[in-house]
Amino acid sequence: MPRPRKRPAGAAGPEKKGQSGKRTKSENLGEASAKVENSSLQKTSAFKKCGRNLSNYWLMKSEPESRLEKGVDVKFSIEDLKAQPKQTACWDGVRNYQARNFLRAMKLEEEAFFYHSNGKEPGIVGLMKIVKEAYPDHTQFEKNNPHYDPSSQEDNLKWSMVDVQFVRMMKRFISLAELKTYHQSHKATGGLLKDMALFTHQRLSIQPLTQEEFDFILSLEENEPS
DNA sequence: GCCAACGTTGGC
DNA sequence: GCCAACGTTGGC
Repeated sequence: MPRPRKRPAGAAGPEKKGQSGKRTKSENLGEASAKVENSSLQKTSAFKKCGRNLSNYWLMKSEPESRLEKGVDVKFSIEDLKAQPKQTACWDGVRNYQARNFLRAMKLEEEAFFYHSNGKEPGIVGLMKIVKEAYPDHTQFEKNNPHYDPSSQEDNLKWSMVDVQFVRMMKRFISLAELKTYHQSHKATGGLLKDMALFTHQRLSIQPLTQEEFDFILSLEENEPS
């Protein structure tokens, strides 16, 4: 699998082909196991507050630098999103069950941080919002796509994607290093980022944030870079 | 169902 | 490019 990040970190793009990513491949497990994973996830403290009736916030990873996966470039940066028609793209290529389940939980107008991963400067670069809820990821059927999944059947689709629209750039880049500093001190003090999924579920390309985590990160925009 | 081998993610 | 972390695969 690839990794997409819009891939999951990676991503692909929207109408085009490529993109995305997000990781991929996986599949293997069936839905049953996906459900198990999901439920165990929700029991962890990091995900506790993401109850279904609350408004949720998200962090979605994508790779801003070119990288070939099966000969296809999986790069998808926030600049690439801005360049799309209506600044909207489909987030295809996610091939990890936990990440997929979060995609399926996304609701219209919910906001997500756009995170640049696997590059020189990992961190949060902007904000986007969900403009189309989960629907089948077409790349699972495309034989030449790096995220092609021959085990997905038309009558029982494995992979989903959502459409996202650019909202704005962060007022300043919020680096992974800075977030990590807060995460570590908050673990000791019981601060707001102590359970942030970026650190507690490090490889998850689509992750939920609590309102408190989201607001705290937004408040960092007003500070001097640390 | 266990678990070793293997593959991927993604920071550094 | 290295490699730690962790998810997946597949034999048994």
